[in-house]
Amino acid sequence: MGIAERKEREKEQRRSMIIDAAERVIFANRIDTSTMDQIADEAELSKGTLYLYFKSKIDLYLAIQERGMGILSDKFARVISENRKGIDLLRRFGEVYFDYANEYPNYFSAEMYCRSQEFVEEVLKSDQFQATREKRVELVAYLLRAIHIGIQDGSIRRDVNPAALSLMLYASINGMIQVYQLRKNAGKSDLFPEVDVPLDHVVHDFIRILTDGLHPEILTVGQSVVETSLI
Amino acid sequence: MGIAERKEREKEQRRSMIIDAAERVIFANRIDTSTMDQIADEAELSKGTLYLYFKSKIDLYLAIQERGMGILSDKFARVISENRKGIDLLRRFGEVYFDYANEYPNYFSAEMYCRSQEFVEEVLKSDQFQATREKRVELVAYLLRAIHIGIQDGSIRRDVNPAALSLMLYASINGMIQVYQLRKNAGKSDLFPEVDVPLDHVVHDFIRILTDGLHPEILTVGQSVVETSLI
Amino acid sequence: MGIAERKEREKEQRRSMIIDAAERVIFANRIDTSTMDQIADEAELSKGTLYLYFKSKIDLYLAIQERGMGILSDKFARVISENRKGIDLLRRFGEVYFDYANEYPNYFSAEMYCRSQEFVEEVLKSDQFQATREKRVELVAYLLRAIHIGIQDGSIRRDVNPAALSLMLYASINGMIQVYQLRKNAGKSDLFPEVDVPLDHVVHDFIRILTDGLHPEILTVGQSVVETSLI
Amino acid sequence: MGIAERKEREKEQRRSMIIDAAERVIFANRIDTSTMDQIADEAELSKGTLYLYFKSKIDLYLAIQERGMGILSDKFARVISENRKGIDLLRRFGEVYFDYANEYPNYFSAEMYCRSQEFVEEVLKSDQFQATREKRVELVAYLLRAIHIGIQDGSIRRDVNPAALSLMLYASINGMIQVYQLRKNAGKSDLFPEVDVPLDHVVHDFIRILTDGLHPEILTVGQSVVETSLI
DNA sequence: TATGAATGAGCCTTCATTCAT
DNA sequence: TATGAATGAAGGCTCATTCAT
Repeated sequence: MGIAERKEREKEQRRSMIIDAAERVIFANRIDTSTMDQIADEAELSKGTLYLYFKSKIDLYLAIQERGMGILSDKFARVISENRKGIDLLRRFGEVYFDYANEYPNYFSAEMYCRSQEFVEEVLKSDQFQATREKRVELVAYLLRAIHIGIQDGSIRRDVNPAALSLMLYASINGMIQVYQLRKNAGKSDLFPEVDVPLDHVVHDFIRILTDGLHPEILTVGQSVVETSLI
Repeated sequence: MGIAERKEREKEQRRSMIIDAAERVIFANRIDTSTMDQIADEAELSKGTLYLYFKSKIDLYLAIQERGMGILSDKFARVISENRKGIDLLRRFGEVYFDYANEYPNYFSAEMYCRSQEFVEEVLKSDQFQATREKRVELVAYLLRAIHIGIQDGSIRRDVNPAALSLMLYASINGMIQVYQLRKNAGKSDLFPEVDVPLDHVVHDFIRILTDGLHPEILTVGQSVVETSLI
Repeated sequence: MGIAERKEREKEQRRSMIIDAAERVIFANRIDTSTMDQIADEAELSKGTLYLYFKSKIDLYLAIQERGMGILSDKFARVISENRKGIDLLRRFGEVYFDYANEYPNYFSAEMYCRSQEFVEEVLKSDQFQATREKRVELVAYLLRAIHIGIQDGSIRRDVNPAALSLMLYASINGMIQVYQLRKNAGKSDLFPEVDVPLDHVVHDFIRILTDGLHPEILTVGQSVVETSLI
Repeated sequence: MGIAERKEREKEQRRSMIIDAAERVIFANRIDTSTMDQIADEAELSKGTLYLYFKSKIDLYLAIQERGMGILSDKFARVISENRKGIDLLRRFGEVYFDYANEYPNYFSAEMYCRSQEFVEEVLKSDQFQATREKRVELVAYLLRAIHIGIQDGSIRRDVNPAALSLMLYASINGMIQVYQLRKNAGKSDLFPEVDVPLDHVVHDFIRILTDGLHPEILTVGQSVVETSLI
């Protein structure tokens, strides 16, 4: 049994080394132009061996993405332990997510890449993807926890559906980051060429405004708020 | 002279027919799996002819995307003429954008596709893209106009940078729509499996919350708002 | 008839303009990458019109080549009138040919291009090529004349076949020029990297050595010459 | 260890088989009309496999050309061992080169093809080309050796730059062979229709005359030789 | 477990030439 | 005479995946 364990451990190490190599390749180039050949070279393994550890290229990419999620998860864990008001936790999550995308743009890109039309179907079928369900749930759980805290401490409107709200935060900031990265890579020649404010300020302000919209008092202040359909 | 005009018209029609064919192919399959061969077949033209009207595949895709932008632009034009408060105009823009993505998911996808890492570089160099700059500016102009109206009629905080705000609206709703479409195509098996509320409600609520955050009174109500760095 | 003449003249002019345009295109780029589209654009004519004046692309190229031959022919005419010994005339022809290739590398290239395996078959069938037979004969005639002069004035061995000798001169110097141009374009990284002498010196020396070999006295000087099989 | 060697050997064999197939295709048709598809078919391999052994079409062609150079090199080696005077060695090299072009016209054509404007740039960048640098140097070395021998044994003028002379021999005979092959393929309809002497005689005579021009005594015999600028 | 040779379907683009108007 | 839209065949190259060893 000691042998089996050692083998298992070794296998895990080898797997990890492959992911290391894949990251080096992908981060040095671009995810969509990286090939299994390059990765095999970098890992100093044969291409066939890669397929012993990963069923497909997308599986390998998902493993990379998983690492990213792990990093993000750690950051979130630190936030939740900060003992703040719910609304402030949410803000922190937003900012931390943005920081993460800044610090590890390649992990973020990998995430987006796996979610593109081209791959999403295959991704959903992938074992690797199913295996990380737990990690994804964990990330959302942090958000949900903050929302519940906020509702209880009175810093967040009571009329929001927590699950829906967590999705909003994630999806909208995701959208912001995408534009942010597009800009960083492609210059401001794209949309909104008039925006001269540094984009990171804009992202922070966005988070601010969005969370401002979650203020409980807002209900009585703005008339237009009344129709809110959140359940 | 009549001849030149007729020729011009015919050329435009042929161009349009090619885009029609391309749309049929792309919308029936998926944009990333469609080939110039398929489009040529569908258009009942030779592949060479396609290149007579479009310099490259990406140029043809951009022409499709341009159509989408035209549709969206018309929708925006109708909104701006609705004579409402600025904040309500913004809401309407958000909702109309979402409706558009719902009604024409393929146009929305085309937009996203052209903006993916894979193509963005080529896109930016494309003549076709440069030619639509005006249309893109026009779309943003609608948003800016609404924001200015809102600032003047007191329905929107004075401390926002209009350009930055227009970007926020666009980018964040874009993010929402992406998740929305991902869900629609791929089931809820992805992120946020706990969200049971229909996603279109969530999008509407998101727009509501975000615009709530733009309320002028929010400044005096929520203490946490004070630090806002918007200029 | 005046009308017919004018028309004929105009047609010739238009033809000439097309060749002008083709030269501008070819000389600005490279002959093998130039297209009929580019030439039509440059000529401000439609592609179809090009085919009214030239049966094929290769015909157009042959017309360019013909111009080159005309220039060379003029240079040769000037040489033959110089009233020198036959051997010196031959030297001059060699040098003048080299000068020509230097002054008009593009004409030289056009000549080589038309003679490449790819086109030679088509070229031989071409009317245009047949039409220039006279010009080619004329060029050779200059060489032949110089050889005859040389044989008569005693500056050239009697045992040479004049036609064969003219071919030798042409072909061998051609070979020299090709290497010369290859070097000029591609650097000395190719063959003979050790040759540090400027290549134009080498060409001149080659001409010198070759013509030295035509000296009549050589027969008596070098024993090894005896076996010469020239008739 | 034995395994690695066997693998290596097998790989080399497979590579060789591909070159064989490429030769069959190219020699049966024409180098410029042959395609990778045809070669793959002939080799009974997939096109992808071809690219496993050759990075590009031009690389494959260069491998063919290398074979030709190998054959020529062997011929040259035999010549240099013949123990003759330097001048006679040079003659033999010229004749042997011509024989080679006659025996293996396709190798000669391949050489010319790779040196055409179209490809020369790509060729120079090619690894395959760099790899054969040694072989090319070797060929030239034979010529240089003969020249040095000739200078020492007094059969060749002392005033020649050996490197320059080797280039002359190569380039000029090359030019002769080109015309020779053009004639053989395309009939005498081209240049010099008056030359009735068999062209192979002409080539031999050319070699004779050229080498006669290298005779040491020529300096004192012909006055016109004095100005020679060879260093 | 590890190899790496082989696959093969796929894809965009070019361009000389034709022909109806 | 002039146009220019349409053709269509051709061609080099990529790369994730498989499988015999």
